[in-house]
Amino acid sequence: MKEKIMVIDLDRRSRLFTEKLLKGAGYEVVTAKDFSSGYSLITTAQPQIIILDPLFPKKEGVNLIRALREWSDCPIIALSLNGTERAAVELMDAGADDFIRKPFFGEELLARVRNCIKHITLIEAAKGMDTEPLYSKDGLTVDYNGRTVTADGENIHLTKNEYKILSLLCRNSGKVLTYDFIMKSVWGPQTDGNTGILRVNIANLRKKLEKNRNYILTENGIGYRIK
Amino acid sequence: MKEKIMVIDLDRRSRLFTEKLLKGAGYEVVTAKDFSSGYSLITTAQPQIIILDPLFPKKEGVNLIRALREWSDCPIIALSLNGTERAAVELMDAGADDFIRKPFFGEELLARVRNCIKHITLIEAAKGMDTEPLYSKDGLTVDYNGRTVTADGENIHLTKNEYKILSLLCRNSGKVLTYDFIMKSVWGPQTDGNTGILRVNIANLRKKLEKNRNYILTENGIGYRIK
DNA sequence: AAATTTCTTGACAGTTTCTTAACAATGTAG
DNA sequence: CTACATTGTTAAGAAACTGTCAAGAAATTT
Repeated sequence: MKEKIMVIDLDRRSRLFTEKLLKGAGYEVVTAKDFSSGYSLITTAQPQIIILDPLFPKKEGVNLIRALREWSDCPIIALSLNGTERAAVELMDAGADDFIRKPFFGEELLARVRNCIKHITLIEAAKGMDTEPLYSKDGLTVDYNGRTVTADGENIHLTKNEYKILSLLCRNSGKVLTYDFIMKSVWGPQTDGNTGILRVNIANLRKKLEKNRNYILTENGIGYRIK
Repeated sequence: MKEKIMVIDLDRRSRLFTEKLLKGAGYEVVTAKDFSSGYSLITTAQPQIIILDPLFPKKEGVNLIRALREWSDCPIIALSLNGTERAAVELMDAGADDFIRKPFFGEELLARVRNCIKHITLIEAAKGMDTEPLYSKDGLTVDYNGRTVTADGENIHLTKNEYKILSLLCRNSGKVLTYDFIMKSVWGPQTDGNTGILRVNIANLRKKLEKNRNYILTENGIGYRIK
């Protein structure tokens, strides 16, 4: 029930402190020791909030934020030992949602995390998203909570990636999702333009769920969408 | 066009500094010298953002935030000279969206204001998501979000370029778009003056959507427009 | 460690879309 | 009305894209 928070911090002591603090407050915590592993972990772990020490003066942290913002709105709280004004401005303009100077007090970080969650909740409420943990139409059912899929009553077993793709399509039912968007959501942002693997996954999905109907439609040159 | 920001600060020098800073950045600023006048001014001035120095250790500022939160989600940025951890936590839990310690640097405040605006915009966008991006007239419907087109209820399949042209026309409904403009928008800026391909695409579009009506009109010698 | 499942890649065939060109139809000016 | 320019239509080859299969790599389970 509690939110999942990802902590990316190269300094071991600081990372452990943050992790312990958050866990103490009941959050689920995922940690990463460096930017590249953290970046790819975002896709698989799907955290609700990211806490990041961008480690100035190197620009890696800022670049990470910029890259992430290309495809995700996940809130980012930036920490920084080197708490200059420039750092704060640069990070927030890159897309960070908040900025805290190290050394910080635990309670303040927690308060800012609560703040973030409040914002997320507001946005979700505005979207009207919080009502439906289920997609169901034309005999195809996707239960996002149970992670189960049925077609015409039959239970269908899907692999991790197949399920990610299908649930993504169903959550945006009717909309066309571009190849690029799907690729970045499923395989992470550092994918090249090669859609081969996506094509294979779509083929497998169709083989598994389409006995007679066509659930997944192709928009040539653009992407896929669900009917 | 620029946002209206309300500054509530009992210290004259600090208030003037903040006001000047915000005005310099192009915002409209309303100021208040005390809490009660500030509170009542919120209703009349209707600012998009409130910047507040709650003046610890008195609780008036916290009370103001709590009272405001009963009926408004207007973002509040709290400043504080007395920047203890407790103060920050108390203010944010009362409903403040951000907290900055005095003395602060101007640029950081501005960055945080920009952040606030980004959040507001996100929420507004989420609210108006399902209704907004749609062209619909005389039986022709273009859903820019879902990238779908219907004519007289029927779903119409369009190719990439056909869709680009149609949505371009619909987004500029009524206006005449010149051949040159359409060509450059769809095929990029370095196109020669050969409109052959555009003519073919328009013909295909008409074949697909015009059973009886004429949606796409030709302005001889100029370009096309949608009725 | 072996077996099973899942992921990834590359090749290739089939399909869709793009582009060109020729010609027909329409509009315009003298 | 004729001649010319502009626009619409059609068809066919070229190019790009998508679906499918199979084989090996990687991950997971037994």
